[in-house]
Amino acid sequence: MSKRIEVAELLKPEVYEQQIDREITVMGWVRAFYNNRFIKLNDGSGAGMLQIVVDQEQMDENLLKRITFHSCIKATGLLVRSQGSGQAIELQANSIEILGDSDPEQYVLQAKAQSLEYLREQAHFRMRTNTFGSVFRIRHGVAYAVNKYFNDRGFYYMHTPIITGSDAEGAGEMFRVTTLDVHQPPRTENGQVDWKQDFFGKSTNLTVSGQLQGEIAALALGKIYTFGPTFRAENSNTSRHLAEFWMIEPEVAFYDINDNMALAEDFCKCLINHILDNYPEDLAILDKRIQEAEKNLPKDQRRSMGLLDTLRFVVDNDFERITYTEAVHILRNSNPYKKGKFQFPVEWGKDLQAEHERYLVEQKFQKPVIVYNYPADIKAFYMRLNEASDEVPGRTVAAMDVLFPGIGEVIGGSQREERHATLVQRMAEMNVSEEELWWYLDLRRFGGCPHAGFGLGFERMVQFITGMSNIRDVIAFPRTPGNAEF
RNA sequence: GCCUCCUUAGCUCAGCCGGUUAGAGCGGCGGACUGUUAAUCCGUAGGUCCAAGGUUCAAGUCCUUGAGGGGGCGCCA
Repeated sequence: MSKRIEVAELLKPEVYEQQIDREITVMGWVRAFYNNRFIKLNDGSGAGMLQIVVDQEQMDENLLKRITFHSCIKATGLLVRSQGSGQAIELQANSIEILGDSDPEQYVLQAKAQSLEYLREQAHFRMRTNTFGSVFRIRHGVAYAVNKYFNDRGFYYMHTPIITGSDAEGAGEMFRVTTLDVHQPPRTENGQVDWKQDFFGKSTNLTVSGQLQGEIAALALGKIYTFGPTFRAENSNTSRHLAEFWMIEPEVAFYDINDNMALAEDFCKCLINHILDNYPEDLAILDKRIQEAEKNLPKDQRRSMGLLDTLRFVVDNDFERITYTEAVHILRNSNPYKKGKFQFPVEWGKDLQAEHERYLVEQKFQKPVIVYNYPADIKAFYMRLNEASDEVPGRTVAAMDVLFPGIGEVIGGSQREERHATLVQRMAEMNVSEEELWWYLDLRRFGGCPHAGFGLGFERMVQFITGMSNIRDVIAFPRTPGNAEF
């Protein structure tokens, strides 16, 4: 197997120029077999295909019949310049070996466009398609860029726990982790389940956020980030939610809300730039797919820009930054508001709804928007309380949301409340247990400092970059309410 | 959790106001084809109309319930 050359490598001019007229071996999956003569081979190393030319008369007829859609083959032969116009080079096969048959009468994928919904049910095969191959190569690229971005800027990667003992994080419903017998759990005297007898001696859950532990690290190592799986047991049935997703959470000491916003914007742009620079072929495949899908849509539902233009636009323009109070003002003076087009009310103190965010991002500013300084009553206990101001009708916290076209909230973050007394008061207001978060409060008692951070939904970013409309199509094995197949 | 739409051949869908033997394209299979690029051409097979119950002389079509899926909303990332 060691003699094998990867297709992506071979398709580079500087590589194939060295290999012309030499014998090489490739392995991969057959994407097409035309005219009993031309095989299109892809081995997943990139989006590109190698054309393999077969001499019908020199090949066993039974072998040729086994060269079917997505069968896996090994081909050895001479690399030559292609006579056809669609490719620069091709392999003249001397020998072909079938590594894995694929009976077309039984195989569920076909050499034609199949719906994303159907492919989702065939998740064990869908990565072999152009679209999903590109999506998952880009997903890798984004993950790499995340680590590179932070490493290059002196951030340390922290691994925060997957199993957590606190349920005070307030980010949503949690999945319970237990080794107790669900049919016969031990009970206390008053009939409650006795969690003291559980594995950890207490009730535990899968994490909904690494932020609180991230703050511990930031108050020691200065600049840190987490990047790991996150679990939310919300019964969310949308194209933007998963029960298991990956989240990136930087946390930085000595940052205020403005530093936080600047970091968020720069980070988003760097991720997108990395993909624009390194995955042009995969982006082109996805761009083409979107354009073809949109041909079937009425004109008013089509995107105004192609995928590549959208990405470049985000990278080339500053994100709009507006306070929540300004957002409410803009919305109240907007046409849809005046015409009664909004379903939900717009008034100071109420959270912005998806329709309002969409208006700001897609109509008013037509680029990513950061909304900050939200009312304190609709945000989490750990967000830093702002000084009162005459221009603002109520208490606000230094929270921010980064809103992207098409997918809405990509980032939520805040400057954290570092003042012990204020935090204790906020926790009391919001019924958060001081006892359980004793260590979190300790951070404010001993060597505390101003700090800030945010959470970025990894799949949402991949969704934006790939242009996939359903988040289930940017994670290999999506977990959603009622579905944990594969 | 709420609203809404969908479920007919391997896939994507059509099937009118309930009426005889349920259609198409693609895919599969058989054949032709030595420069194809989602190849092309000829031929051919393929159906428990999601499930259960109901209305009716008659149900793919109407009603009820259930299952699976899509879209939207809420919750959020």
